[in-house]
Amino acid sequence: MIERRTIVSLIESCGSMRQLKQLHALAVVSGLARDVVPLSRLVEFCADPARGADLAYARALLLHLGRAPTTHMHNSLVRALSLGPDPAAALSAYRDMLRSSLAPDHFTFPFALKACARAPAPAFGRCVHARVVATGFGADVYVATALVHTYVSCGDAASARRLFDAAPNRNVVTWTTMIAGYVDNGRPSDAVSLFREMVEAAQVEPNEITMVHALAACAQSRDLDSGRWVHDTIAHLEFDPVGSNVVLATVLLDMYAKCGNLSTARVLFDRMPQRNEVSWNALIGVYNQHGQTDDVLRLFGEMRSTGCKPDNVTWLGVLGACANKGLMALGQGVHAYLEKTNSRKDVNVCTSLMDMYSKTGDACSALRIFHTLNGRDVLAWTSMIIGLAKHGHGKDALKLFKEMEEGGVVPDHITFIGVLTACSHAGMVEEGQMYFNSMRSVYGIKPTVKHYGCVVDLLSRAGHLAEAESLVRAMPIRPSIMIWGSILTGCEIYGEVGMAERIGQSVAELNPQCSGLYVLLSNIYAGAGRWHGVEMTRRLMWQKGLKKTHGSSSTEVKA
DNA sequence: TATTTTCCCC
Repeated sequence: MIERRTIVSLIESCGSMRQLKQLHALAVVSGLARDVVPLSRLVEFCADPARGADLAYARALLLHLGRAPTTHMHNSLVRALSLGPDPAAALSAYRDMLRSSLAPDHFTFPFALKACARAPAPAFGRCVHARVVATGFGADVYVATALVHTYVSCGDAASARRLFDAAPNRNVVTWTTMIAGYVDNGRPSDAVSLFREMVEAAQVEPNEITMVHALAACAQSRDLDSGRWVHDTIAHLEFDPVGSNVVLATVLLDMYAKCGNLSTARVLFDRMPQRNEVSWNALIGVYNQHGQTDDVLRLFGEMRSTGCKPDNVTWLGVLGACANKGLMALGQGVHAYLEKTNSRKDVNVCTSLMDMYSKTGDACSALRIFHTLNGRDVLAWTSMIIGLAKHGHGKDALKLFKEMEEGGVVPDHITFIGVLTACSHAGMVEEGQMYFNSMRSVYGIKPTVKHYGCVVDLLSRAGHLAEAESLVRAMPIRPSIMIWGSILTGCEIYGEVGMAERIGQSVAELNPQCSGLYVLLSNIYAGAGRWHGVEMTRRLMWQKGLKKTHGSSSTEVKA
């Protein structure tokens, strides 16, 4: 006969369903088949996809026990399913449990709520919530925390906060969950306030995970003052954030970098006793955002020489640098390397490759990758739409946009930049205006100054200059200098010197240091043979000490 | 209960 403790540990270290069935048989002959603990372990194993899940077997175990299944066993099933690839299955197991008139306990609810959080369906969350209220388990700190987590996962930070405030018992995890919830829902200043309250008023000591989220909040809101304060607070807890915890050090350096303090970020990075690929990626991302491509590539080289293996995010950074600096040869090299090593194609990496090819002038290669891509997301479609639009294939870009919609992928505000650019480059005025209007009416996307810029560009290129001007005057956002530039360029093309003069002068008054404006005006005068105007503009520039800025291009040319 | 992440008018 075998002991209960032995069979439990055998099940826990079991490697396959086949072995598990043997262990089940062993449990039966040992008279342990009705024992709650080994049975729960059996159920957990069957429901765990990482170990070759067999849910049918798990359910069969519960049905044919020869004894009534206990709450504990059902909990095991709910928990295992809540962690698997189909969390919704945990909810049906939870419902089975209620139907079999077993009483849920303080373990059941956190498992069921975990499933609700992973498969965000507010209706399910509210159902479980109602049952928690009815059974009085809301006083349990694990249940209360799981409820908060469920609501933030469903995007309802306000309800989460009400539950948080009403919870009779809160621990550091409850606080952390609420703080992280604010960050995930794009409310970083609420996250920082709550962290402040936690430290100053509630005097609950934050742990390392709380600190990570508090710093992430400061990074998200680019709030350096709060970031320094959080850093200070951490330091006062007799704790070395840089030396002892890679994750915390990484998010700390990322916070400084995102808040514009690149040098502190670098110092922290250099002081880290160990770094993982995420730390390298964070710094690479920072240099990319600052356009410091050389540093990106140097860092990438250092990363490899220290033996840290690049992951997909690393490749996004390197390819982004190639795209922005026109480094096609390097980009191709990365592509060749990825073809050899990364057999499974990551949609993000492919999008980055497409973008690199588009920006270095090879639209064909971009298209080739796009066509072989499975599971295209909005970024992949958008990247290709913009790529085509910029290469003068406006009609194809719009065709792609329609295809994307038919495929059920929802466009975002950047997709519309591509769509409007396509219309602009193809001279499709009416379509462009139609798409612009549909942004708000159909998709609920508020146009930004960039979208207005596209439409003004579209109207100006097509010679609808008066319409372009009235659109700019009616804009709810302050027009950028670039927008006026579009109109002036239109004036240049269509010889509207009078209009250019009127607009140019009023814009120059507001932006006296913008040299491009004077150059544009001077060109317009020259085009119309108004040499006096040219002379006047040049003199004006000279008086203001402005220099013509020279254009630069950074596309690599094959030797 | 944890960190990085690609699409943006010229």
